[in-house]
Amino acid sequence: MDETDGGGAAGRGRAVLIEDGVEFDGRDATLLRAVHEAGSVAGAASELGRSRARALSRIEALEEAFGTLVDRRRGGSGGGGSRLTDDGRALLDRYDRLQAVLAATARVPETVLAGTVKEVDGELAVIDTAVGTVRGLNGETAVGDAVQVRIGADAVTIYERGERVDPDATSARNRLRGEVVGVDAGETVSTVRVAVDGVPFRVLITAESAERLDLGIGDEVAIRWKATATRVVGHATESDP
Amino acid sequence: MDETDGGGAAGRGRAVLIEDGVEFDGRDATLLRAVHEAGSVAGAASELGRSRARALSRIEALEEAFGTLVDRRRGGSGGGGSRLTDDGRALLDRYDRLQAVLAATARVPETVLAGTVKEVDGELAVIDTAVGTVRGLNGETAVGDAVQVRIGADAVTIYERGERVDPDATSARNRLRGEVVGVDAGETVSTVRVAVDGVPFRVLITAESAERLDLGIGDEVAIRWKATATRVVGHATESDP
DNA sequence: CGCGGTTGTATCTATGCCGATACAACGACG
DNA sequence: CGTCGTTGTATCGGCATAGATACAACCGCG
Repeated sequence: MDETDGGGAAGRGRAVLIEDGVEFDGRDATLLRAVHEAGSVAGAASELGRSRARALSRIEALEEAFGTLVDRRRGGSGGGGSRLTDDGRALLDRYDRLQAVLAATARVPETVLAGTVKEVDGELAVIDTAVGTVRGLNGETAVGDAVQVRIGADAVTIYERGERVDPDATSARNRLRGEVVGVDAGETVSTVRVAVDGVPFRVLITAESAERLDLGIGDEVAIRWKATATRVVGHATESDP
Repeated sequence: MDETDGGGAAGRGRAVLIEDGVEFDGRDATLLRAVHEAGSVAGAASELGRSRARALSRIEALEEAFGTLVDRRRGGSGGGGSRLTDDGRALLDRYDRLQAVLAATARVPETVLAGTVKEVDGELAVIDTAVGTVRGLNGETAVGDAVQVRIGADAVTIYERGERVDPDATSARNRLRGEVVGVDAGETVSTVRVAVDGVPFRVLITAESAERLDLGIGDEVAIRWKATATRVVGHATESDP
């Protein structure tokens, strides 16, 4: 249910912000969040079950690279305390955005095509696959290489045959015709499986699109996706056996 | 040049495959790749400057969770050797795909809107922002929360006013009108900055679309993006100061 | 003026991971 | 039948990180 595809293992993404070689990761994010909630580094450390001295030195190390993140003051009412600076909040917000997007990306089902590079034009590559030639963004592959073409299910649009194509369609898009072989209706999004020459494509559509298209198994449909949402990844095993 | 946006620090994503609590990360991927290239675990370890015994025990630990990954045999011509199994190659391929997609995602410029949650319907949320109400995928936020709305520049489509909208448009899309305030032409993709009520949106378009639209600063355009490509992320600082 | 809880700072210790090393088992090949 | 380079397996030591502890400095407040 929580699985993304037939890959078996669960795939995840972890966000990292890097500045001057210092990495701001999830552990740092929870630390800053705890400081914000507790109002002090000491309180945050004890809340997290971490060493206060370590937490403090970690914050100092981060600040050396990212600038002032925590406004710390000692003495005064309550003995002092610490609050996030505007920069600290901004950094934390940015981390949260990145982490949210990466987590969402890692969850997206994918369809994978095996192919060979036919042509490379800058970042764009043309790949020969079982369903014809497709275009995608290249990643360090050269003409003739055996590659895998990765298409995110959220980038694919499904439409019924005869339907007019949108005006911003460019030659950099991929189009194929196929047959619906499965519909997994969800609350807000549905996963549709479309077979193209026997190759199953996963397509993510919104509930509204699902209602509009009213897809059923056996329906003939066309699918379309942007080349920029297609990644060409070199095969792990190219050379000698 | 390599920067993604005004966030300052470089954002990255690291892929991880998880099974039974065991994490397959980039270090493991390079190990498997080296084993494939060297034809032996010993050769791979020395190539990477890592301990052979550690590499071996790491592979065993991985195999306990992911299944047989490396076909190891001792004795024989050359003293033996190791090769990746089909499962091993498949796992490595999957890791490479995920890493490629996450890296690409982390590079995408973003536009961020501050807003408050107006309505939540399942996974979809309606947010009040400076440019009006927008829809996006919710992530653990509730009505009334102060949130940040994150829109990936690659998900935004730009089109000239009066142009017909595509047929798969649903009410789950967001539309706005604005003015072009900057064009950063690239080789295969260009980054366009569109101001909507003074709020700058970053839009990524292909070179072909750039040519077709022939955008110049001051042009009045409309932008559109799918709600499913919009993430609603809770603000770090909601509660007391 | 002392109290209290926090920030600074230094140091010791535990822990876990990794490299290094050593040695046995293995089996095709000359 | 010995050689050779590999896979198994066990153990030791180093190193980096984090927790634990201790103590000084700070300062609003009662």
